[in-house]
Amino acid sequence: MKASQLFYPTLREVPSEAEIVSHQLLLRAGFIRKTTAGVYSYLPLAKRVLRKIENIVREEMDRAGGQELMMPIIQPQELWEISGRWSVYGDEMFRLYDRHNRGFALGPTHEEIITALVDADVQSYRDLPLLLYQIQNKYRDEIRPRFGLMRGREFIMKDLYSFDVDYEGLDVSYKKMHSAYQAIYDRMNLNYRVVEADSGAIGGNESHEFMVLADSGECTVLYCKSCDYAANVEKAQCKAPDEPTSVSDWREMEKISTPGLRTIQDLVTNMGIPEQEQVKTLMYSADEEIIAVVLRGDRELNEIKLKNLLGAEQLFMADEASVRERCGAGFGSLGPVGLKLKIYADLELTRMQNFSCGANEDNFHFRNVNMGRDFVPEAVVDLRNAVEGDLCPVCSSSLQSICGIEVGHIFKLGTKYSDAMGASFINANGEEKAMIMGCYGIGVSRTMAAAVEQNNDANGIIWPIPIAPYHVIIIPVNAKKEEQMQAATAIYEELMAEGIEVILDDRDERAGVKFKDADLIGIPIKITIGPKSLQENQAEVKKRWEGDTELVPMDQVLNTIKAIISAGMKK
RNA sequence: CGGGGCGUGGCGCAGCUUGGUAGCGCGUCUGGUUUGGGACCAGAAAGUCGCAGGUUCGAAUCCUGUCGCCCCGACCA
Repeated sequence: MKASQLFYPTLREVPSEAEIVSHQLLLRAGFIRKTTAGVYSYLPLAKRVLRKIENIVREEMDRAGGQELMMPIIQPQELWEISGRWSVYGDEMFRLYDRHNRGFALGPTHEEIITALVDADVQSYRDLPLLLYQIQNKYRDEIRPRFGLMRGREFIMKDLYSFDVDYEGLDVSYKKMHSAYQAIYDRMNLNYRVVEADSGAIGGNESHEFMVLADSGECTVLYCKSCDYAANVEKAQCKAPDEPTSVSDWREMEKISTPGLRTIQDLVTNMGIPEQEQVKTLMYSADEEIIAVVLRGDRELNEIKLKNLLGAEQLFMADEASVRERCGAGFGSLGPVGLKLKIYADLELTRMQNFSCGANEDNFHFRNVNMGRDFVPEAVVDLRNAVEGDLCPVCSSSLQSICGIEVGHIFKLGTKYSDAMGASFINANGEEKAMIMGCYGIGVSRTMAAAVEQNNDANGIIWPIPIAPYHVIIIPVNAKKEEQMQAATAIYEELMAEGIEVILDDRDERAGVKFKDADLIGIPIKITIGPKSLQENQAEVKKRWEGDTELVPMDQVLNTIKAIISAGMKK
């Protein structure tokens, strides 16, 4: 491709709408342009990167036994009513109506379609397992689209669905996908981690996320340096303390006057009670029932853990009026002592003694409270968010925390959709059984952004070779000098003949402009043809990710480039 | 949806407080001189000041409404 003909409008200045580096660089380097919030056009360079990512994904899906198909983006309301999600999915689903006023969704995901499809045409265990996937645009009317490609309302996703005869089969499919995903991110040379995740409302008991590590990541990952435990915050377990308190140290509970003091911080400042010696009490409404949760003053409640524990459909913080009605005090003076509600205590309370908490009477607190004596919880379980420094639940060494971008997520669905849509088969014994499903997603467009987020410097993008839009850019220092253009064109043609993807920057620009653009768009290998080296019949070869320039005799350029590319493909 | 900010040539911004006929840098086009890390000179094109009302002799500027965009919170690939 000749740069003079390539559509890549680069920007010298950072568009004001872009906050994070991948968004800024993709915009500046002429990869993407915004159409409306969360909706982007992919320009030619981006399209090439996407195609490379897609092809890697496709190859690994096929290798794992997947079969590619393509399902509709427009999905009829009736299908979503069968699964119950037409009413449940909420505002995140784009809905539209045809001329007969029939409802449709722009597909946010494809469980309904694929399950109906498989239901209609698969009847026998002989046809299973089945792994079907597609790579296609997805539509989700996100509350807040953000960070360019990171969280779009229209985005490209690979989604694969597995159908098995039993849970052992699902385990096999799941493992295949797990290792296929590792192969995919390995091949793209991305620095990532596989992390245990919560499978959430979807059900199923196992779920993993694939996180590309980057500071701008929205998800916090806790991982262990000593073993391979890694989990996202929602999922990360907190280890039970091994030294419970001893009853002999318990002091007598006393009520103290704390006028106007409502927050944990108030008690720290005014009463000198450290956060770690306080217990906070949160009131939740779980499917209409008000319950209390107690945890150490400086900890965050993990609502997902609570929700999973209670098996509640709906969980939200209780409003102050109904709390006052039940407890006789407002927020800020709540405590577990004497409370006539179910109390769920965080595990950590087992090693807290003589702590302080609200007295369920405005302007009063208790001190020297002890669990077991002064109140008895319904259950003592892990309910808080894990933090850096917590003990690894597997090997007990200290956990580290890091930010990651979720680029892949796999989970076991079980029979949620096959039950709802009636997707069953006849097994070898002639019995009708529900198919056991799994689903496996990769955010293709998000992966492109994540790759930039992880591979850039002050001058621009540094594409990993396996997903670079072009491998090589050739820059004749002065396009008007015929001998330079001739030498550059000769190499250009030689490389192209070998299937190497190359840009010839034939523009009549000053060298500096061409160098800047080449760096900005992140082409991994740059070949400069200038008067100095040309005299010696040499070309200058520079890797985007290294500082040094290598002088290579003209007849060795092809081999040198081939060697760099093949090394870069495996790194 | 709650909170904060912003809409002025393609991009980045100034002008708004104190109404008076729209300006700067970059980019673009033409000509010339240049040519190893975003050149220089000369000339040119390009703006319904987001939109709709209102106040006023007069509105980018003041008022009201509305739309859009960005950032912070609960979701997710």
